[in-house]
Amino acid sequence: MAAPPTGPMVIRMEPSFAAPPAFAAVPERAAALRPAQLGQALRRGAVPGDDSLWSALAGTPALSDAEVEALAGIAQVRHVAAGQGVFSRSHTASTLVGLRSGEVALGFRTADGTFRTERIVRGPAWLDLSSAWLDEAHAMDAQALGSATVVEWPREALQQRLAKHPGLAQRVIVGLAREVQALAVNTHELMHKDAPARLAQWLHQRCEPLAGAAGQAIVKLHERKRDVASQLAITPETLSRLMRSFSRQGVIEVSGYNVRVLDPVALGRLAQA
Amino acid sequence: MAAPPTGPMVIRMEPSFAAPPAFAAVPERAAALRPAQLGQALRRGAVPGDDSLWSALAGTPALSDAEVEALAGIAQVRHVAAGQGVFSRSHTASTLVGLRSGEVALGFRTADGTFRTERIVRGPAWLDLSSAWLDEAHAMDAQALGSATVVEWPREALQQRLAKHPGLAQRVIVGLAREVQALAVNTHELMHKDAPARLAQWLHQRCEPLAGAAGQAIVKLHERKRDVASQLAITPETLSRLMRSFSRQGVIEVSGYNVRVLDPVALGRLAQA
DNA sequence: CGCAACATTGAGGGCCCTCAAGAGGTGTGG
DNA sequence: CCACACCTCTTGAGGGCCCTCAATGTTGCG
Repeated sequence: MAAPPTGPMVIRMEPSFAAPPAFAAVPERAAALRPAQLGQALRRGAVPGDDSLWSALAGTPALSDAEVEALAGIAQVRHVAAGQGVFSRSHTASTLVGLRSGEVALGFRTADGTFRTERIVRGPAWLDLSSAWLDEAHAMDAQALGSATVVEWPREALQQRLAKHPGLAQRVIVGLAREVQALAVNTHELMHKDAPARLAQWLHQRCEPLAGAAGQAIVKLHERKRDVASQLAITPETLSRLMRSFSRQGVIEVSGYNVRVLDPVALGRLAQA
Repeated sequence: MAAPPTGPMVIRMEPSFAAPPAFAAVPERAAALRPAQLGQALRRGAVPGDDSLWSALAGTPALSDAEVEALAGIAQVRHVAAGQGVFSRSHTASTLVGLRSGEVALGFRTADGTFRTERIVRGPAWLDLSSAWLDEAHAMDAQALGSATVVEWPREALQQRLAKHPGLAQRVIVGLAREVQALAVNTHELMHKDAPARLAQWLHQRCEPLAGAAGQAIVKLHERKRDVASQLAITPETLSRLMRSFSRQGVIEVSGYNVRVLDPVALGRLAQA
């Protein structure tokens, strides 16, 4: 069924409707964050791959052996089960937090227990590189979507290591600078782009070129559509309507959690306004 | 005239209507940025107060003499006339840019020559602490509102100095971390707060306690109201209507560019939603 | 005084949210 | 195996928020 539906009648998804990803096993009403457990399951020591975060996030040159050693000596690795909290904005940040593997939602736990996702992070990536330097609470709540492996570096100890290894300080600076730029772009788009443009931009950014159809691309949604909507600061209903609107225009073709981009150029134009 | 107007009739400002600040002398259609001039008017050398930026922005402990020396050796001071561009987002950032004194608008110069202000910075403060680390173009355009003094540190040279003075690297890190936190808060408010809440928050943040009237406070607008609106991502018309709405509720009292906050607690409540 | 820029106010409308209903899928217990 | 609960996604109806456009009043300046 290549043609997008055109009428207002009930739309029936094709039989190959993709099953919802694993997040279905993580209901939103997952157990609330229990801070007392945060410190458990800690273990210390050099772990292979400890430098992947720093290399992946702060540029191409690999860390020197001495730098790896300095980091490994103070790294604390934590495994977080699906649905569990990683950190809470009600607790003072004393460590830099990285995500080695897994998916974590950054957002805000509301009074009624639900979680408002603002951003979803897939490892390896930083989760909170900034709060610890200010002796403030974490800026957001973080909740694991699937099983996740988290690495933390105590700020006090890291600060001493940075003094001896300027290359590491440089990585921290570059990582923070990247974050500033990303947030600035985000702010700009929220201020000046409407919902269709933000969605088009979001889709355009995660286009993966599709072999076999020149110019076309595919976007796989690794999260619930309501979480996509949440990241774009729109409601799930609006997201659904926009997807249908783009489909009617022949720009994309939606099939469950797969979005096929038929006309990337038009999608780019939609992202402009 | 203490009571706010209540009817829909034409409102007449009291005679003591404050004259618009100096920005009136800087028309929005000021001369476009001429990049060739950016490098002019540079001079080098140690300048008294060079460390004020670093001290003001990155914490209480004053810089050591050695640190001041390291910074002064590479600092480039520039004086920018009112209405002139400070940097442009079409040029690669090679320096960290600080504002020692004056006011600078950060935003985007649009195709039609107008300037969309997203943030207004009053020195001493950083103007762009992040772009140079990524070898990217500046994230925004910057335009001086009044006469401004700008200090720049070339990234290459600074990076070498940071390696020898870990305390300076720490300052850069803290400065960037502050910026990340501020931007995160900003993003959150844009996503989840409506226009009245954002305005209330904005006013609440810049309350200056008012002697003589316990609990009350005053907010002086140092910029055109249209620039205030721009920072809040609303139109000047909406800002005007909201000001009147708050006045009708008895929360504030507007007199030209002076806003008197009659009920800070209520203003805080308005900022919550 | 005429002109330019800013602020204010009103009328109208578009965008997007809220609320509600229904379809389809999955896991669970009888 | 089926009923049931529960979740997600979709679609429609209605409405509120805020933008756009236009007109008016005020202030400062040549």
